[in-house]
Amino acid sequence: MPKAPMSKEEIENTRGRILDTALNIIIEEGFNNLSVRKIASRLDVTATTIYNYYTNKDEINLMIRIRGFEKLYDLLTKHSAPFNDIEDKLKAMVRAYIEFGLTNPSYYDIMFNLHTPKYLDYVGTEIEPLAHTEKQNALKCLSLFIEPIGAYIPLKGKKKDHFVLYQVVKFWSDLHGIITLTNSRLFHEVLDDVDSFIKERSSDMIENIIKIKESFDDG
Amino acid sequence: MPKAPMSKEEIENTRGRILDTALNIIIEEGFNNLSVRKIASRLDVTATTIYNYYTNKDEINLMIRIRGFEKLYDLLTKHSAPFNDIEDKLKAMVRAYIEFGLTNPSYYDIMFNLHTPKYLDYVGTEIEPLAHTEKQNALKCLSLFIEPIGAYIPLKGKKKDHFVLYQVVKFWSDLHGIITLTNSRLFHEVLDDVDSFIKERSSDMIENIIKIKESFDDG
DNA sequence: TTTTTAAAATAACACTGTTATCTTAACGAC
DNA sequence: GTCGTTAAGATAACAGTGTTATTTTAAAAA
Repeated sequence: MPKAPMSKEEIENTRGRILDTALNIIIEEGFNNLSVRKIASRLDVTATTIYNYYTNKDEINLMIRIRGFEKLYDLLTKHSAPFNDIEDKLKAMVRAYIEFGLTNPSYYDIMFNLHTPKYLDYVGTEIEPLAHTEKQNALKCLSLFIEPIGAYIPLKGKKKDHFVLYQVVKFWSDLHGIITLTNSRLFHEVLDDVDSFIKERSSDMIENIIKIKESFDDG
Repeated sequence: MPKAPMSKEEIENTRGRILDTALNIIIEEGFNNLSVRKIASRLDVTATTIYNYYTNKDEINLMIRIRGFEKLYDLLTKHSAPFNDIEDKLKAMVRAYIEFGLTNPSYYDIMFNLHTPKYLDYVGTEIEPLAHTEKQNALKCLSLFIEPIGAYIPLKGKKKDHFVLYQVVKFWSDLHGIITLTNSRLFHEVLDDVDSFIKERSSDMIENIIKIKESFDDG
């Protein structure tokens, strides 16, 4: 009789260890220095063994992105949960998003910045389902912004949907600009005090949406 | 007597042809598919020949960035020059910056988005002078925004300098967010009409600074 | 011990940037 | 025409990359 195959648990364990190792390499040496052989070497196996657990490097990248969005989701909810006031909630989420981007630059890059394939690029491939999961996780994070802003803005119907989406994407875009220019250290080539700028800019963002809400209240 | 060396003109010619080829490859196949061997192959020489004209691939990347900043500078000045009104000038520059980022995604990436080495990383190396040139070209583009905004905001002294720099970096950061999320196609995963969003967001940016100016005028 | 088979390893392919070494070719002097 | 000199380019190699076809290893039961 043949050798018994690994249990699903054991396989998941090994897959997890591969992912952890990949993440450590990315954090220690940067995304550009991640290689399949390096992962394998740290686990004391050969590179080909990795391919028994992941179909290719893209799948590893996708898994890292999925983890990243889970991490971001948790951070956003944890930071905003203690507050009831919508303005406080939004402030907390802005802080949380920036904190995530600045303290996890490797995650942020692979999630939002690197020109990795997008969901549509995986349609019809072996890892399309995984790419779908990743996109859903990303959209869950976006919906965390849509909800409070939707409750905040006193509009109704189609006009409201458009307006809320616009405000959410604006938030996202502004935060993205801040994070990527900080992480790329381009801000540091121009600003003496990057931290102060980020604080000032975040306050501005909140003030801005408060003013918009007030203008609606006034009519 | 030895063979006569190439004239400076001939060398510059070859360097130029190498750079053009590199750019064509980047535009046709993306930055990730640029390789020294590919440049050489298109020029019907071997890869080592390239190293007679550039010390390494980093130097080629730096040259591309320098060209990119020249291109951006020209575009910004050309678009804003026809206008005398500062608000019109700013509008034109915002449009020009976005146009540059969206129609030259390869340039934009290598200038602002990829984690390529920065000036400080080249200090003490063979190509430090080139890196210095690149930084100067970049700062020239920034100063194109500082000038009109400085003339626009009725403040004086240190307070003014800080305020103007803040507004300029805010403009840059906001535009950067828009461009990178468009080029990475992440906007397309969330928005039905990306173009409309960009138009709406750019108008917002201009309206915002107009309001700020008005609040200064009112006192 | 033999058979079956899952898991891992070997060897290879086609790439990458880069360097030490070698060849080619142009030139003026003899 | 041959010589040394030297610049430009080519060859071959090194260490690295993702990936795959093939082979080995090892476990488990008959």
